[in-house]
Amino acid sequence: MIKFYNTKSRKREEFIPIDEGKVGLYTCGPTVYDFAHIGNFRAYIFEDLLRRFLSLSGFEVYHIMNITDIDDKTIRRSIEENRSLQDFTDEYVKSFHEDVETLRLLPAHEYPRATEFIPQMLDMVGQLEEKGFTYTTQDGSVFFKISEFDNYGSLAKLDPDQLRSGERVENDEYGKEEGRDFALWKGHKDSESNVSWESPWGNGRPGWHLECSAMSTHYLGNHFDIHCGGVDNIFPHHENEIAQSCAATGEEFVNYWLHNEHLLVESQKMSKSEGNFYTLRQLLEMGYSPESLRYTLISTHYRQKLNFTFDKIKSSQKCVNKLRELKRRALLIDIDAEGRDVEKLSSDMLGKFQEKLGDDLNISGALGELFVWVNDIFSQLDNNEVSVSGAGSILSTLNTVDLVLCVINDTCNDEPSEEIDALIIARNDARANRDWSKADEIRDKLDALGVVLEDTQGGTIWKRK
RNA sequence: GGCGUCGUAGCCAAGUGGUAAGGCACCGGUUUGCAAAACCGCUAUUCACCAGUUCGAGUCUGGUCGACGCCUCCA
Repeated sequence: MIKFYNTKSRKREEFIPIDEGKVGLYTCGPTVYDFAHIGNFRAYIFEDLLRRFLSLSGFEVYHIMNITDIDDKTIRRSIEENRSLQDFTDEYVKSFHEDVETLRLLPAHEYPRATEFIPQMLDMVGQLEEKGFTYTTQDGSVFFKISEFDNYGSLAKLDPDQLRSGERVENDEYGKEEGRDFALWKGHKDSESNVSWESPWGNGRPGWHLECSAMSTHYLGNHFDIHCGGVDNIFPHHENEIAQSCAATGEEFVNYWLHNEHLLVESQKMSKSEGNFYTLRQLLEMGYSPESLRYTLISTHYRQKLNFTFDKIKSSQKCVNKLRELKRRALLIDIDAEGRDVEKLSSDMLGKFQEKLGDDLNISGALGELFVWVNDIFSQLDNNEVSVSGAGSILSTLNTVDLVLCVINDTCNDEPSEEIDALIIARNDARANRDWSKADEIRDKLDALGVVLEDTQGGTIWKRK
């Protein structure tokens, strides 16, 4: 049985898809006004884990991730840089896809961009207007009137009457009737340059919430299985999506809402003013490997705040190295030996591994099971108790685990380096001549480059620290 | 004011009534030219604190203290 914690009910619920064997998954993607930061990727990695686990469990997943290429920030920055909105956002869409590849996230099946869905959004505004959920203001904006929608606040567990008009409310910016109403369509403002589309309500541009309703239903139908995002999206974004979608279609919208907690950097909230704001690119430049970052982000339960520290990245690299070392050792087995039944140990472990993940993606529990097995196997390897077929079983087990973790196998391996190879050869020459001080000198040099050596029977290999 | 989350070893962390998984780090041993990696062994009488329920509580109930999030466009 697979269970997920559903924000809608605040409980773990058994997962039952609408169509047996298939899952419609919508995840809130990036707003492309800058490089994505490590906190953004926490969300995308959680979604990647979810998707990979569902696939491993035999579901056929159809995954849509939106790209917000029109909002206050994209408009403002493109104007600042004196570029067209499209030209400006294209750059960050491209970098986003590069980052997705670096972190080995499974690409979504579609990445719809808000600006490509203006007609569908306007259709939805039309439906809402027809049903009496909207009003227009003098500047040509269209608002959703939440007092017309009975269940408003059901996801965030907020009572609309209790909502405080906080400091963040720009109350009369668009002349709305009540502070809590939200914009479906925003009338054109001069400050937004030529960013504007025609509509039955005059020129303007879509409100933020509308794109996700329009694009998710376009690809997944009015009623689909899972919608994910960061906890900050629960309110107002997802609450508003529910209101719009259910009001427009008259149907149920999403069955399971899954939200990930935020990431802290060295126990502090990540912010530019604190100077602890890291993009993936910056961390790679600092010398951290993609797999260590992936492991760091994936190995803490998604509903737990993740305290992102450099110690944790180093610890993650060690864990990854250990798994890779096990694979390397298994590949070296070429003689038959009598030992305990690796096959059974492995299949038992995989069973528990999947069972833990099926419990609301309990990754810590799953990794616990994995490492109990890893230790057991290492011990058998050291005692020469693993046969050729046992080794095969170890390798296939690691491959299965890596379908989810995606940190062991090749594509994100360290790039070959002629410099490193040359130094290793020089050191081995020195060792052959029993010139230990020279050999150690070269090893120290490599250490300074973040490279650790291991002299094995099969030759010298290297890893990242 | 409203809604909600969390507090388990030096650090990370599993554990939804039965006597504390796992990872990193540390220490001792095997191994190694020395290392590294791996192995063997050691590392929480205790789960923020207090009270209660129970044969039995990290797990349930009440309270206290502490950290944090959301309450209109931030993953």
